[in-house]
Amino acid sequence: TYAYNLLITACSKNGKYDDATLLFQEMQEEGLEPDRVTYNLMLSVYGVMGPWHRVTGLFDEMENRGIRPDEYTYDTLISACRRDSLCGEAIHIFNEMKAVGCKPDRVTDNSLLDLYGKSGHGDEALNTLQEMEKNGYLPNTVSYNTLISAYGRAGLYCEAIALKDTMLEKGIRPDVFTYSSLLSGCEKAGRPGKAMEIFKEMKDAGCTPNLCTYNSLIVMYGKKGEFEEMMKVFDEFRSNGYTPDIVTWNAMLSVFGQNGMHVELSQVFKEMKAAGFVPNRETFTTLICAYSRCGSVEQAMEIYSAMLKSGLCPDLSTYNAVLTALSREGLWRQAEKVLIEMRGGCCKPN
RNA sequence: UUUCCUAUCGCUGG
Repeated sequence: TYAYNLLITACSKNGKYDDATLLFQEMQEEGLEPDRVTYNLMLSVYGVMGPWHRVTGLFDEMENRGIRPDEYTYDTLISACRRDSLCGEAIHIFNEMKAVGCKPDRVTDNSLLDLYGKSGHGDEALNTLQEMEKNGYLPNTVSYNTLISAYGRAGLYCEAIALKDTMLEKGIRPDVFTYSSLLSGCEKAGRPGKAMEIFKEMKDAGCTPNLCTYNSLIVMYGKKGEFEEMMKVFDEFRSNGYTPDIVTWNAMLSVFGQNGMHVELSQVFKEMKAAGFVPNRETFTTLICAYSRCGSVEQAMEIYSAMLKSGLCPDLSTYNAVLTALSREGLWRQAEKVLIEMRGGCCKPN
């Protein structure tokens, strides 16, 4: 069991969730009993894979086997609520946690903080922060970064920067998460100049940029239409020993789509595949939208077919991208068919 | 420290 737990941990850390699930089955076929750690691991895996009922199903199974949940279990469950913004569920779990004698700690609070931030409940997030201070759990780097991310998402980049300054005042060192989050926040708010200031501050503070940081910069330059600068970033991080990841590729596809650069778009997609990357759901959605913006519904729909053939399930964004692509060309009848398809699937049109 | 929390990519208007 210990060995399997190690293997499942490795798969989970590398995003190989299907492999983790297979290992979980395999160990039981071999007659090994999953323990609390195994269940905690798998709850986390199901949490990112969804759907939610799979998570609760596993939790029930765990209790039926007489394995008592611990703090890790509850923290994992609360964290899993983020996927579908299940704030009510999270509160419920939080209460159960206390009722069975597990003590919520700073990780629990940070998980709640993130859930509220990501689901647009800024007021609740601030309440949680105050609760933390009242309960003697001082906010740490993760707490601040979580809030900075929430502000950035809400377009409140000034507040985000102010919070970073608060960190400095309190002697909490901003890290690469802090700066990357701020970069993206400024970019989303349409303040690339501010973003560059942050990037400079980051380097002056001796904080080393990583792939996430570079990906943010690529998006920023791409949206500004500064492709030479964008490619410079691309080359720079490669020479620093980083390899583009799927986010980098998706970002470049998105940028060329937004600028209607059909040739470059196809070229980058080719390079991405040549580099051995398998398109994920976001890649497909990006491509559908990108080809449509380049004026090629045909290619957009080919991509959609390829996605279905690959076994990936379209989500709301995918369907909306397809609907947009068809509508741009006035293909109403096809669009209506997709809308029906959507209702038949797991997606409610918004 | 075999398990929990934070950053980077996708859909809509003009």
